[in-house]
Amino acid sequence: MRNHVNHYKCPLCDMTCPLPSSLRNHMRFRHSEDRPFKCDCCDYSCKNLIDLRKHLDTHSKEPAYRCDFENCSFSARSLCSVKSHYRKVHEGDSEPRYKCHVCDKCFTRGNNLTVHLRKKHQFKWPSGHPRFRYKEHEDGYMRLQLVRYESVELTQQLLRQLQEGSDLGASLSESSLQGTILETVPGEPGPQEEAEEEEEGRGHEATALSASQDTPSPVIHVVNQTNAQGEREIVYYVLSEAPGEAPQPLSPPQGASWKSFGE
DNA sequence: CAGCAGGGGGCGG
DNA sequence: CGCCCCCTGCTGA
Repeated sequence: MRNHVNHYKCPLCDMTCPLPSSLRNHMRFRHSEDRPFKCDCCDYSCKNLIDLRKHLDTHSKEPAYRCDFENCSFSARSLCSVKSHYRKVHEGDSEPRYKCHVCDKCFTRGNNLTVHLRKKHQFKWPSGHPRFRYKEHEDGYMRLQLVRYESVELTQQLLRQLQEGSDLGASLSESSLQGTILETVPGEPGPQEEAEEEEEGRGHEATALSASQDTPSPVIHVVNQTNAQGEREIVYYVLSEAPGEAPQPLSPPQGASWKSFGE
């Protein structure tokens, strides 16, 4: 289990990725409105051929995918329906595996856990990341992947370059794009425990979780705060070490190099 | 209302 | 391709 280091950062959002090609992909999908692939049967359009094919399947009367388990006649119009059928019916895989890391409640599907995290625990998406990611832990449960992100200086530098160049490609030189993305927090809680009851009205409380063993480790702060409406709100802050700069222990200059999850 | 699941779309890897 | 999003309908408390 080691940290990923994503060297390429999108100048328009907080996304980072390991390869220039993935960055190009990201730019096309996330920051372009072009939808060159159009459906003949309806006004659907999308950004790549795979998605168009997937969509076309939904127009077909006959289910295009069938379960290949012996004597099983299940079929569906989408591959993922068949796969989930297979897992559930033929592999007896129906125990809820998505576990809330805050209250230990379990869910059968990631998106239902997502709803839970947002409604019950006021989680928010980080900018540039349209969804939560879940990561399988050693106990077999999927939990929210706690991550992220870049230093603010880096983002500002990139935006400057963008203004000057206005040529995206040119500003994406490797040396100018250095970011770190964290993987999950170590010292992961065991199966039970860690549900440490937090009280209402606790103002600010920061729990520092250092990140990894063998790499210079950024620090994640989990802040449980109360917002303007008096609701509790959980925000993750990450201090990432800028290249060449010694990783700092817990005290950000003045919040300058901190990035938050909210929007 | 909460929880769950089917279906279909978005997009990172 | 696989994971996760949203929308939606069903079910049971």
